[in-house]
Amino acid sequence: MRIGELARRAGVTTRTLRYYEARGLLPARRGDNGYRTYGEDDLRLLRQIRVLQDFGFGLEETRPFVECLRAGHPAGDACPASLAVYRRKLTELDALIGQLGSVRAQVAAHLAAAEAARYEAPEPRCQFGGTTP
Amino acid sequence: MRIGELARRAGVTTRTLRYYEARGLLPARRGDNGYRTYGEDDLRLLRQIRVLQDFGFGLEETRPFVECLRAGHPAGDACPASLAVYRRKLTELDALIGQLGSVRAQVAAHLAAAEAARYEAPEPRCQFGGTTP
DNA sequence: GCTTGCCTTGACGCCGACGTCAAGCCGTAC
DNA sequence: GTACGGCTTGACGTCGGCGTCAAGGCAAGC
Repeated sequence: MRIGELARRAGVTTRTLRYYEARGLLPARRGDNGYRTYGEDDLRLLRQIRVLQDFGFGLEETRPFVECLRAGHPAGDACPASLAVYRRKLTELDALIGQLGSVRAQVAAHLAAAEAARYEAPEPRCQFGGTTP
Repeated sequence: MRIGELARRAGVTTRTLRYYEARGLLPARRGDNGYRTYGEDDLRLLRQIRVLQDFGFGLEETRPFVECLRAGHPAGDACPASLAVYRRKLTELDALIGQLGSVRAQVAAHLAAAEAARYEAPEPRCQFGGTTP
């Protein structure tokens, strides 16, 4: 399988595959003509990468999963290093969600206060930026 | 007040102030020697920008607030355009928090499944990437 | 031989909010 | 005079994950 077919089957671009190879994440064998050659297992590795990417994992964070698969394990998360990434990611997600929730609350409070101020002192009102709500 | 003093009082760098000016967000008057000159009101504008930046607002999203203050209003969110930004941001935050929560649940499920698999078939275990948990 | 399509490498572009360096001017203290 | 700190503009670097040319090689059909 050459790069174009793998890209189509995985739903990525050839540029993406070359990029992964440049990062050492998905190296390819080469045919006599210099063309990259991939196998079915490369498609599985690629799918693993894509799933994690869709979760928001950075490319480097997918590496343990890929190496785990390449080591012959049926799942990319069968290795301790992968589980460690999962756990770290959960911690990061919790922190991020907490921060965003805090920001959301503060923005909502600012909005409510600003609306209340406009209600209590309705005129003269600022006309800048659109019609009054 | 020159750029260095304003930067110190606002807790930003001079580079940041020059950047804001280049974006047309915080223009400065100039003295005879070409030095930028700022007033106390510029400090207030700058503080408004920083609060919103800390909330994760993009620079362009702070513009309505700044122009509202510059129009003479006591608060940057006294204008409809600012309130619109608040509301849009709340929507974005809700969407983002929802997505992150979904991702968090999926990662947690993957982790639990992987741990269960290791428990049910404890050997031979993959040794790659560290000690077993 | 010529087109067509797929492949190769190399290199620059993008987004945002600046950081960092370079070369040189302004003003004050010594 | 000269040393120093603060100021000026200009321009390139950062981070991630690619997109988008450009110039050219390889294989197949007509």
